[in-house]
Amino acid sequence: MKTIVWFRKDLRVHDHPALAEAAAEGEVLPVYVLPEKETLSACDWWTRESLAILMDRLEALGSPLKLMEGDPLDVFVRLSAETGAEALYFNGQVDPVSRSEETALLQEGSLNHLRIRRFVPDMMLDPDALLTKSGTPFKVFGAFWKAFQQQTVPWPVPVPESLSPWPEADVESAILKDSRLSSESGWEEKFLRYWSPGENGSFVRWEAFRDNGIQDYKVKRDYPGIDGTSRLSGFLASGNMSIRALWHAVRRAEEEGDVLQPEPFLRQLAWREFAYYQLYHFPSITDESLRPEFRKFPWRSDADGLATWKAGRTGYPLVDAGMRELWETGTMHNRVRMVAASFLIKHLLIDWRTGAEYFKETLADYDIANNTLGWQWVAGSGFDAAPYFRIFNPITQGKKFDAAGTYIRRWVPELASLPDDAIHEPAAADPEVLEEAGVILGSTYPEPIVDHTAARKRALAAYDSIKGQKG
DNA sequence: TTTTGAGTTGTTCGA
DNA sequence: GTCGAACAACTCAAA
Repeated sequence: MKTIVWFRKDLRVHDHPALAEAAAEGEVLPVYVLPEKETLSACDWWTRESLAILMDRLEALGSPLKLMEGDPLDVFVRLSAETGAEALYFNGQVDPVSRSEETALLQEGSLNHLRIRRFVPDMMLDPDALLTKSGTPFKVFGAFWKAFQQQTVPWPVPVPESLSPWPEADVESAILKDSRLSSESGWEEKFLRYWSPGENGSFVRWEAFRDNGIQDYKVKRDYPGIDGTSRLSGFLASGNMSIRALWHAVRRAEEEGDVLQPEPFLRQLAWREFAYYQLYHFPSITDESLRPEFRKFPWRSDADGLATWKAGRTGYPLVDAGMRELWETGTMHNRVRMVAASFLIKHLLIDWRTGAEYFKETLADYDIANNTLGWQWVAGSGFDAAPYFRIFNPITQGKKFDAAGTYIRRWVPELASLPDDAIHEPAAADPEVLEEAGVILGSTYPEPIVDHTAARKRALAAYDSIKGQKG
């Protein structure tokens, strides 16, 4: 069998069901289809770095990756005719756009000569097999997690020992130059300092976390000034690492006695699974609030407020630190993501979709399922959401989770000289303290763009206004 | 059908 | 400074 293997958000060779099956059956032509777009988002940078590495890996295994550009359907119609391919294999994706691409491929008449197979997506369990006793999808995490734990996560499939191409597959006209990858997106200069994308980089990062971090994960993950998270999100989002492989790696480390407390981390992996599961069963969640009453929510339009939030100049140090970390590194610590998102939604009353859209462009670890669930959770518009009256106080959150101001000093250097007890609320600091630290409010660092207490009251009133409504 | 228990990550206020 | 209650009901899922 001569099989085209279509790579998407599964940029690896380990635990790649489509690749493993194609390799077992015969010759393989690995293909990646770049979309035609002018502006590259932060996660496009990660994708392109990963592709360069995947190319080397596939070449070493025997069949180099072909880079194509355009609409996948057109590409495969042309490519299969030129190369005489007999099959097209790929791992399924759960996001709605990718699923409609898959459906179009499966239905396209001119591809009828191809044997097209969709393999399992990057999930731990089959979302159709994990349902309530009445056969409906779980809507809340607690029940989902309970049912999840009764199941067994499948073992990863092995890396093919070698791949063989077929001669006609080497169609020069269909191949873009490798140089197409050397992106000048503007992101690389910053991001290369923080990340080593690619399959191998994911293993290196996992081992570091396993040996130093996962043990204290439960507590340390909440403190943005500490390196206490896995920092695996980008690798999982791009598919550099398989979620099933990671799950079993944690289990193996546990069995070998290297990890005594794996549950808190495994539970977070289950949250990722739950986000994919919800997106699979409720594809409209990327665009619509799940709770109908939110369609009447009195969102404000506030271009200045939005721009200030994006720029990290809200006058709330923890929020500003988070937004600047995002711009600089393409990620944001989870706790700070919640506070920054909450600030946009509740303090500024800006629609959660506006925030989600900005994260889509700027997150190197952008994952549509996780991002959607996170924003809906903070907004309170999801099935399993934060109560409306839970409005983060960015000052209190700073004092609680960044007491020594480590994180704020790193990302908001103009406040670095302030003492710990002033750094979370410069606007309330003694003028002498400010002067000594070289801080001039409204000049070197902004005054708060909204008053917390007033904004809190306004948010509670807005939420009160949709209570009990049906949408 | 009805009942029951539970629900990722908080804040504020008053004793 | 510490601690418990109030904040609000509603939905989900299983018994």
